[in-house]
Amino acid sequence: MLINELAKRAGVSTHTIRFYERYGLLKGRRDPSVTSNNYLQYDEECVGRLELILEAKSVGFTLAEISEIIDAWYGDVYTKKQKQQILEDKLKALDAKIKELRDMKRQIRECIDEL
Amino acid sequence: MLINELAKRAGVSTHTIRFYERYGLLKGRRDPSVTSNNYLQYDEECVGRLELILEAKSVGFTLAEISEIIDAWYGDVYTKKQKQQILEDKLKALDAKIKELRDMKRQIRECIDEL
DNA sequence: ATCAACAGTAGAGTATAGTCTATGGTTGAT
DNA sequence: ATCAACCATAGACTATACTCTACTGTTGAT
Repeated sequence: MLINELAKRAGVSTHTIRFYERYGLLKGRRDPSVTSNNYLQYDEECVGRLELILEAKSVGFTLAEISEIIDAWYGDVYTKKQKQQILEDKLKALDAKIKELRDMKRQIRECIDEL
Repeated sequence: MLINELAKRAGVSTHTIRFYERYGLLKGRRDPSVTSNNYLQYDEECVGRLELILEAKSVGFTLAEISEIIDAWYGDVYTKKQKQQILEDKLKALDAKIKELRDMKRQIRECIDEL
């Protein structure tokens, strides 16, 4: 699929996709059989990646962190053990965030009770 | 206390405190009996506010949202009912965030299992 | 053939949340 | 008296994550 379709499927702008591509989070590839243009093609893996990026962003990971997660998941620069380690670390980070959220909830609930 | 002490107690820089002050999240006041300088004084409520700001920030609220929370909690522009509503809304937002975090955890756990 | 709608690159602009620098006045210990 | 350590304001600078603009080329329907 082309960038417009990917954008629609993920619910982001083509600008954002190009930004992520420049950042290295996403990679379309050209069809060598097509010579009349230089349009980039995106497959289902790209949709998955993009969804992962958006979900990770929404829980507070930065693009730099997401880049790590993606390398761990899709890349081949890390060994299986390293990949596992990176993902375990992110799980820990998520648990810490959940704890903070709960603390915040407790604090706000106290505020409400005091009103 | 003066800005330096507040900064140390909250673990942020004086720059940050001044930034929050300009933003309207925090407010020191001058002691009218002191005329030789224009140093701002901060009390325990400021410490509490600052801690609330940092906690809210860490769970992903923007300064604009935190501003709302603070107005609801410390301010007098809202009625009790409005204050409660604002805080209830923030609770809902927190629940939504927690849900997203759990989804993300599940996704990462799946990645680990597949490795 | 033409024209809207799409594709590409490059680079400028924006919002958020700080962070730092310049400049100058104040305080307190020696 | 002096000097480091503090205080103030104003404004410039930075990082992150987009978002938009300018410009150009391609596609596909009429």
